Amino acid sequence: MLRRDYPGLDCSVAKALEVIGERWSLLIVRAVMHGNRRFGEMQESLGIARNVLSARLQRLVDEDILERRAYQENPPRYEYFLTEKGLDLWPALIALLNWGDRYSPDPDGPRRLIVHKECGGRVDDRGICEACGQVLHARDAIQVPGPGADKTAVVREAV
Amino acid sequence: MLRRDYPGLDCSVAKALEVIGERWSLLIVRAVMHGNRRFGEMQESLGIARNVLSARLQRLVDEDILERRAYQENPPRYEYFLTEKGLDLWPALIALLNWGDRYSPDPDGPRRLIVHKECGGRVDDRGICEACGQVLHARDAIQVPGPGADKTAVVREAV
DNA sequence: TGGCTTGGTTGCATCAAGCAACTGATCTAC
DNA sequence: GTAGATCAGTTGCTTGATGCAACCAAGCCA
Repeated sequence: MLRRDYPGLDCSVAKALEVIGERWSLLIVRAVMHGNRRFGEMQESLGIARNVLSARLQRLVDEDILERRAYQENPPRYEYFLTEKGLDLWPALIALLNWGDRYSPDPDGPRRLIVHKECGGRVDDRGICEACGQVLHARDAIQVPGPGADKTAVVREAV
Repeated sequence: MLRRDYPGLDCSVAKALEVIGERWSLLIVRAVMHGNRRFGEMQESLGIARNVLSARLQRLVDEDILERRAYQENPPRYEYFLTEKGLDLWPALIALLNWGDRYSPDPDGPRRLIVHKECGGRVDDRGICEACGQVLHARDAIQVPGPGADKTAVVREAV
């Protein structure tokens, strides 16, 4: 992305995209939701260039979407956590995830399913549990291996 | 964006972003939902470079998100319409729009509101009508001027 | 005849992304 | 105690997508 802003557009979608519309940004948020909190974990799981990951993390912290916490000193090492603002991106991620699943399906079915933590029901594109009808939030859902998963799949937080 | 794909990521969010994650793509979808169907309308309303708009429109047509229909011959002139696949991006756009509104609010309140066409209730970040509770789709909602609107605002389709 | 409208395409300059190598600190193995 | 590994970046270089402006083509308008 040459510029990250959309000058002259007084539109809330454009405002959102100025913050999380850059290449990799939303995937980093998803990776953190998924439990990847450290630089190396994210770099490996995403295959992103290290300088770009560094720049994106800084920006996401500046925008109060991620929070950086030291887990050791000497040498200083940090983990990244989602703020409330970051967690509130969950509906958008779920909508995109379901859209991707619907229109670019895996041959054997989805590799991962997002399910309601309490009742195990599948989560639809609105973040609503198809079993119990509850409107869910980021912390109400987990990711489990789907029909198309390989054996290495592991149960994780949602998204 | 240097490359538009995310090689090695078997993730539905990444698959979605490979299609609509490029700069401008989602804003073009929004512009078409908004009623901007012609090249010039989109170019002016978005302020996007013409070559980039041309490339994005072609890609969105190739991906079956937009459909190009001739509205005259000699010289051939086209309008762009959303397919079902394109309309199904509405929940993602609504989620982003509400997130943008919540965390980068306009000083006088939102300039535009998305409301349920039938009952006039506001649409929340899940695309659910706050008044009647109905789960809405793209064609169930319209956009109306909000408290922060200037006088030139016009009632349009949603998003 | 010349200008206007519409929907692009082409050429060029700039800046972001990808890659690989390097840094700097600490921990571990031998 | 020296070499190597780990972790979290930073730096330098190359490539290529983006923004901008100019141009093109075909009809219409007066």
